[in-house]
Amino acid sequence: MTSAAPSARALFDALCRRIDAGQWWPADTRFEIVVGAVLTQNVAWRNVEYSLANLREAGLLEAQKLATTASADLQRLIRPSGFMRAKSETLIRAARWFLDDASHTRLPTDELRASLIDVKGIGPETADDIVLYGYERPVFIWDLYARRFLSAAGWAVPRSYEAARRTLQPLIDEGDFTTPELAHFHGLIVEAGKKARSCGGWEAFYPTLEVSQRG
DNA sequence: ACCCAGGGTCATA
DNA sequence: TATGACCATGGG
Repeated sequence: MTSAAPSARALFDALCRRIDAGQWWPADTRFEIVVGAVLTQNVAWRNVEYSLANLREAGLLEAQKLATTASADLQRLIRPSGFMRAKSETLIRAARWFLDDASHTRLPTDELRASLIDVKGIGPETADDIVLYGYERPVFIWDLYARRFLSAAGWAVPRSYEAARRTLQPLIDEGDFTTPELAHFHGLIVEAGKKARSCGGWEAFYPTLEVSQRG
């Protein structure tokens, strides 16, 4: 990126002033965050709410129950959030993974992340969502919204999730963000992205953030 | 009708 | 390592 590009901290401060993220990842339990993270893959959160309501009504927002549920039954309940054949299998595998929750809690963050990515159907972004919101570890979510936002801010951002993470993680680390800040950061970025879309794109919306240089 | 959404897998080069 | 096809549903 150019030397004039704003720091992560300056971007965070600007978003805090301009955006209201509300309560970003609403969930009653850690397992509900795991389920929501899988269901929301490439799907609007509204669709996920329908599926979560179905699962809650069926008493399946519990790892022990979900782990032994037939895939066909699951598919019927999660149909509103799409990709039901793949996601039903992923949910069952994720529930089995979750049964070992006590030992996962003791893992260092990078090993927790790797353990999640080992579950088929859970990739880097879903893993980071779970690590951040479920296990409250300090990680930045390098999703498409973040990559678009940082590009608009003048950062040179690689295309893929993992390439962006590899290359730009040091710039986030410099900001010395706490876990609650990183959780808020992600929500702010996504809400800002939605706003930017309805305002005709980042080119129009970014300048209204009035990001301070060097701050 | 078209495009997108709080991605991941698999095949291919 | 990195790109592209494919997956499924609901809303604007």
